[in-house]
Amino acid sequence: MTNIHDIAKMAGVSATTVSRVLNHHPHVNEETVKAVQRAIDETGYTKNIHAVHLKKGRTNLIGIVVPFMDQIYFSQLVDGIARAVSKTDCHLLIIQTQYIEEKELEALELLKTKQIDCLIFCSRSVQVDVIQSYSQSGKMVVLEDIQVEGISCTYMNHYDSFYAGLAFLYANGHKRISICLNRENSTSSLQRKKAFADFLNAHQLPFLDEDVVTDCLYLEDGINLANQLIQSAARPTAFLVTNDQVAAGLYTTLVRAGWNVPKDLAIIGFDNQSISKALDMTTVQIPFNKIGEQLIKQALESEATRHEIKLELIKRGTV
Amino acid sequence: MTNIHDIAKMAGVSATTVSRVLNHHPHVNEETVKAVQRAIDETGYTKNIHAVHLKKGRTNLIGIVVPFMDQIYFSQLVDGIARAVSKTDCHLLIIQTQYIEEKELEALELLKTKQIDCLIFCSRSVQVDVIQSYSQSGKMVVLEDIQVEGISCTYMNHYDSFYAGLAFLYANGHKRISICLNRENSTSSLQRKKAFADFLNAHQLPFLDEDVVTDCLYLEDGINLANQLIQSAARPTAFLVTNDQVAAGLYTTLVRAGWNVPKDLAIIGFDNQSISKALDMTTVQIPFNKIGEQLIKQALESEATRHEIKLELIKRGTV
DNA sequence: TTGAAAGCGCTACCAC
DNA sequence: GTGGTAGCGCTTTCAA
Repeated sequence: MTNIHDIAKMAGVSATTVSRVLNHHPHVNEETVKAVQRAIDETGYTKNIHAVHLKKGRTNLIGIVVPFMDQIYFSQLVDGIARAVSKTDCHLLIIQTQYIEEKELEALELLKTKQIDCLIFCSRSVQVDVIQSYSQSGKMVVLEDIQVEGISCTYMNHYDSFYAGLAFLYANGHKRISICLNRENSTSSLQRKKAFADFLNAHQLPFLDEDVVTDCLYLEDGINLANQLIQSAARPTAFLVTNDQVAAGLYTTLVRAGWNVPKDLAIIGFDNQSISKALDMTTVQIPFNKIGEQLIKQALESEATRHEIKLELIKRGTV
Repeated sequence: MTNIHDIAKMAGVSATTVSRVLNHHPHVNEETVKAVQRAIDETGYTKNIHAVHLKKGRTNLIGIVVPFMDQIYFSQLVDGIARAVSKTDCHLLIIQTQYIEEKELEALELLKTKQIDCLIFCSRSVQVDVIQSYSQSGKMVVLEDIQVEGISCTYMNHYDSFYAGLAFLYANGHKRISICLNRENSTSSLQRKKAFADFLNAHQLPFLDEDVVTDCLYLEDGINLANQLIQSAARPTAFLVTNDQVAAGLYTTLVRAGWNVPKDLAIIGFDNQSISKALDMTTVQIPFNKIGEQLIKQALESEATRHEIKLELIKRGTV
């Protein structure tokens, strides 16, 4: 491989001057620039980025931690982030964890070893204090409402949006509403459960254990849910569902079994994925591009900040 | 920042020895290891990866080029690749291009500057010869059937799977079949069009321009297609569709308009996404995990190889 | 406007 | 089992 010294020799100048040309410094003689350029063209030289990184201590790489990408929620999120990144001079490193803690630690080590300039957590398995223990290792941004010194966060207001969904169902006459969640104790599930409890309280409705279904993530979970529902005697009149995938599984299965939605069961999904549009399903919209922009903005800022993202109920035909 | 020399000094050994401990070399005295370890623990030292990269000339980074990730096809693909990568000691750099050529060139430059050890093209806008001109810059793998010296490829047999879909429709009595594609001249569309032409020829069926619909990618495109279909007089009895998203848009819109699928129109989708399962839709399965494994295997091999992926027709209720 | 030289922090070779 | 030393290729400071 040719290096900067080879170019310097060919152009009859010093490596310093070559470096100046490479980095478009002013005050270099035009003729000199041309000579260097000629040598570069001739050899097809490109500078060794590792040497630059070593010298400067940065990589312009932003790491993002996601559990999977075969789920629309995360892929749309990553897409939004990638769009935002492509407007900067940084690149995106993906650490897909399947929620394995070891993988998340690996990501944190990437930050610590400066292999990435910043790490964005889209979702996590490790405890907050583990993340906190790395807060001095580099810039971190988290997509949830944690209040840790030195760590930026952008978060969706799941409490408000869930409450709004419940209130909308109540306004449409529903007195027994069920909800389903994915990971029972994730930050967003905790918010959603609190919204549910507060809602029931406010309307003096009873809390029934069976009205909170957990581990619903995939479309298949919605199918299972529908089959259970079909066989149960006492059942809710409305369902507020984890996401549109689960809602679609629920909806299509019920309809195929002859149910009428929303008459027999009202459904609200989450994410406003295209499937919800196709099924004319009421859902909650998540502004992924805005979230991506926000996360990248925070990734590049020097101080830590907090930012709330509002979600919007999209009213369609399943309520 | 503490560096290897600081640790060496603290432990009373040389930097070489510290390096040996760091890299788990054998033949280091146990006491020495302990002393070094103590110094490392005390300072919280981690090695500067840039120096390692500079020294070794590698980054263990694999770049992948995708146009978007808000589409299930690509997100499942990236997910499959990410799963495969996570079994290696490499990491994944995503270059999301929106099919902008400039972005693809940026990715190629990343390879040339050794910022990544290998580049995987999942889909491209630039011409093959542009890619070819970078074939000496580093390892490249492409997800399509190109035959370029020094570039590995894994490709799906779109011709065979499309032909099989058409044959299946024909066997079910359909004589006028339409197809829809996305980008008219993409490698896969060209294969699919050829399969269509060959199929028509083999069965002495006429080729009608209006039976090839292009630019169908999103669910919304399927909705539009359905609306056109509803208003047209002479129409096909079966549709072989770009992907399950478009097929879902088509299906749900027709059903809502009172059509019976497959009686009024048979539909075959593509990708076997969960939505096709929910709608009980006949489709073609793409083995994303296998593709991911294969691409990463080729990324890490030294020679260039070719590999074909077979696709499988999943028979359900829309034919 | 240009150049010499000193690192950035690590690994690998060779010597002991 | 251990250490000295010579780079990897670049940028930056200082001096000319």
